Amino acid sequence: MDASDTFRNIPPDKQRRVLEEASSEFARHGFLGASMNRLAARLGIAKGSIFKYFGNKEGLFAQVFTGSVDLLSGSLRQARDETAGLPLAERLERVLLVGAQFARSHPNIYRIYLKMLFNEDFPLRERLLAQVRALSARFLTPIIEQAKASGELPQSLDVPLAVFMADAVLERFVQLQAAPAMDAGPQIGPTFGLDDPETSRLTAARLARMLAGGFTVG
Amino acid sequence: MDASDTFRNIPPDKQRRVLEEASSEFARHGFLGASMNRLAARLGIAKGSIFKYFGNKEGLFAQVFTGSVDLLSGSLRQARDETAGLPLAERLERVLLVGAQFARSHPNIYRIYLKMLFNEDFPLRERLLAQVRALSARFLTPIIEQAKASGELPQSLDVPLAVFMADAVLERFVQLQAAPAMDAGPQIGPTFGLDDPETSRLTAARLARMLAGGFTVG
DNA sequence: GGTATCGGTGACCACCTGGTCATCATAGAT
DNA sequence: ATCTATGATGACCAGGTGGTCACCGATACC
Repeated sequence: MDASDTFRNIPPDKQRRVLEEASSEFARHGFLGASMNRLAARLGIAKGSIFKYFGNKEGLFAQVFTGSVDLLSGSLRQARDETAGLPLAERLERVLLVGAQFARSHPNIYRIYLKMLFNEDFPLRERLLAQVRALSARFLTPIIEQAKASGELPQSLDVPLAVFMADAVLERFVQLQAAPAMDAGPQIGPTFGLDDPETSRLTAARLARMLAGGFTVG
Repeated sequence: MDASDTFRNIPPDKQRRVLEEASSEFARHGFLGASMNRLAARLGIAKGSIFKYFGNKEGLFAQVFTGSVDLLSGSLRQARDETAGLPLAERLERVLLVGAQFARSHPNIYRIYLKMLFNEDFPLRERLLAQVRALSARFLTPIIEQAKASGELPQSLDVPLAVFMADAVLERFVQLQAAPAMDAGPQIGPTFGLDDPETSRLTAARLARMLAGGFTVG
């Protein structure tokens, strides 16, 4: 019998609990620092069971991360499609909020993503990061290009450079929103609406406007 | 006799070699993953010697990182003071280039910084990150404020928000420049002048202009 | 020559790691 | 009642970890 079959056969409740606790362990300690012994102890099951389910540590990690990218992708697609035709600033604002929302509702996955970003010893790192990076490009590019086509942005605009800049601000904004939950350390400047959805919306709106129009429209 | 005295007494060449190899070890594997055994082997000295010098792993790490922040601080201060009075875009460009330059000439320190960013198990993490974050705020804020005072930027500009945005783009730009050396994985969009100083300058200039004027001046 | 002081050494320690596997408990089929 | 299949277990393994310390060789002082 296949190892993964065993995991699929156990009660769904237990499946969820295992994956949840595992993602928490990886989020807290990274791949290297995560301990299978500690995880088994916290779950109250034998270590051998976990290895029966996933083969090895890497298999468990893959299982934890799989599917999460699709989830984010769905939210972004929805934001892009629902705002088609709206002004650039409003569309960017939506993307900012979707990103922040994802980080807040999947804090463990987001923390793992952040750790993976600059830590080479995660398995599947290149493939997973490529997927996420592709998301940014795939959803920001059409938004910028539509604004260019509609005349809202000049024809001379360098689209890849603009996408790069928007992506930089997006990632940083999301980090900031998720900061308290993930203990990301001290951040620059004042707190731009942490935990407060209303202030978060306002900050996103102002950032989006500033992105579209530059500092001159601050 | 104090442990650190022992280190100060050995030949300077050896001191430098030890610190250099240690920073490489931390850069490659992070704090947790760095191995004192491996380091001793690569240096060709006994493990006991390293512990005599620095007490423990944490002491070694502190010694490696100390002083590097001052170095970056000096370069930034120079950039800020030398460009006083110049247009905003030119000043931002200089800051971008200084950051990229630092990451390129101190790749190990920069890699350690990146790993520390989202990895909670680094010693002294909060203090060190706070120092770096303070640098951004300390040098970007006066630049923006001067542009506001000189009328180049409107009085309505939200300075902290503008600093936040500039910092986001700055950090991302530096990451991109240092990417190949540090194996940061796939990046968004095309390569904006990696390794090529001339293209790097050009990208910095365009990014700075785009920051100051927004997408409309692409 | 004797001795104290220094840097340098590596065997050794307790502890933890990911991973294995013989063994057990149980439930369903015959 | 017996056999089989499946999930669960935890003692056990080899190997690596950060850290220690009794000892060594050399140099300098008396």
